[in-house]
Amino acid sequence: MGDQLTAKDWLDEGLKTLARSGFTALKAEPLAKAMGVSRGSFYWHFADIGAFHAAILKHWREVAAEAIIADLERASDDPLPALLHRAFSGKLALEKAVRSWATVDSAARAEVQAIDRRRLDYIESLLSSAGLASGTARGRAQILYWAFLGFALSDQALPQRRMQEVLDELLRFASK
Amino acid sequence: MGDQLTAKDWLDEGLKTLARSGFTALKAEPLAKAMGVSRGSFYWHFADIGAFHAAILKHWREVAAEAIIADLERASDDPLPALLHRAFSGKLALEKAVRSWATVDSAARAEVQAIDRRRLDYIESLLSSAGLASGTARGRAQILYWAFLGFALSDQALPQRRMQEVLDELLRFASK
DNA sequence: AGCATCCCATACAGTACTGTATGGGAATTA
DNA sequence: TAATTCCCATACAGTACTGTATGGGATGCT
Repeated sequence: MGDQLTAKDWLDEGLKTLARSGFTALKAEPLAKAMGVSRGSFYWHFADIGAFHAAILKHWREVAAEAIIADLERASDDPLPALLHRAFSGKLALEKAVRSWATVDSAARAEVQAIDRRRLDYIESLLSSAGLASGTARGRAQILYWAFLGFALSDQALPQRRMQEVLDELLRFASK
Repeated sequence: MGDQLTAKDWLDEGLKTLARSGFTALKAEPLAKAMGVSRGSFYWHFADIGAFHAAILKHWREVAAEAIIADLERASDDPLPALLHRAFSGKLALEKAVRSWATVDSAARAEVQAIDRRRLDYIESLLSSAGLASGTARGRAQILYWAFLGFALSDQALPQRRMQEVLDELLRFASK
C-alpha cells in the first residue's frame, strides 16, 4: 500500500520542489526521477503539464490563505499582533515561488490576485474592528500588506533584534 | 550603418523582452528571430547564454538604482516625496521580472540584493537627515522599502484617488 | 587591388524535455 | 478463477532549444 502513488503524492512533491527550485522545476521528467518512478505515472494521474500546474495552484490556495486565517481566528483573541508575528516569521519560499511564477503564467497570476484580495480584506477588517476610520483602515491595510509582500519577496533575513524593532513600528502604525 | 547589430542592441532587446515576457524568454533563438537575424549574431557577440544573462544584469543595474537616485538628488530639494511619488508611479515590469528571475538564478539574486541594500541605505539617509533618530529611521526605511516592493510586485493598479491616500499615509509615516 | 577583420547565415550534433502508444503486473471485483 | 480496473514501465516521435564549425559577404585598411 505504500508503493503506489496517488495524485496527492505528486502535488506534495510538486509543492516541495516549487519551494526549493522554483516553478521552472515543475516538469514531468525531473519530478518523476525524483520520486523514483517514470513519467508513465505522471501521465496517468494528469492529462498534461497544464493540468498538473492548475492542480498545484489549487492545492496551494487551500494552504496559503484559508488555513492561516482560520487558524488565527480561533487561536487568538487579538489577531493582529499574532498575524504580524506569524506572517513575518514564516518560511516564505513557497510564497516567493508562486509570485515569481505569476509574473510569467496568467493562471498563477489570477490565483495570486485572488489571494491578495482575500488577505487584504481580512487585514482591513481587523483594522476597522480595532477602531480606525474606514478610509485610513483601507490605506494602512494596503501598506501593511505591501510591507509583508516586500519582506516575503526580499530574501534578506533580519537579525532578531532589528526584526523586533520593525514589528513594533508596524504595530504602532497599525493601531494608532 | 543601421543594419549591423552591436552588443548593446542585443541587451536593449533583452531588457525589453525581459520586461514583457519574463526571464524565461531570454533565449538566443527567440530573441534572434525577434530581431530578424540568426543565432550566429548572438554567438558572435556573446560567448554563451550565461554571458548574455550576466551582461543583461549588469545593464539593468546601471538603470535601476544609480540613475534614479542621481536624478532625484539634482531634481528636488525635498527628495523624499519626490522619491515616493516616482517609485509608486513608475512602470515596474522590469523590476518584477528581475526579482522573479532572482528566485531561480543566483547571479540575479546577488544583483537584486546589492540594489536592495543600495536603495535601503539611501532611504535611511533621507529619513535621518529629516530628523528621525537613527533607530527609527532604520526601521521605517525598511518598512517603506518593503511597501514599495510589495506594491511593485503586486500587479493591482490602484485608482488615482486611493493611491493618493496611500501616499499621504506613507509620507506621514515617514516624517513624524 | 589585396588582405584582414567584423558580422552574420547555415548546417550539424547534442540535450532535455513533452505527449502518446502499448503492454504488463498487481489488486479488486464478479 | 476470470475479468476488470488501477498504476506504471518502456519505447517512440516530436519540439525547442544550445553550442560549434564553417563559410561568406561587407567594410575598412594598406
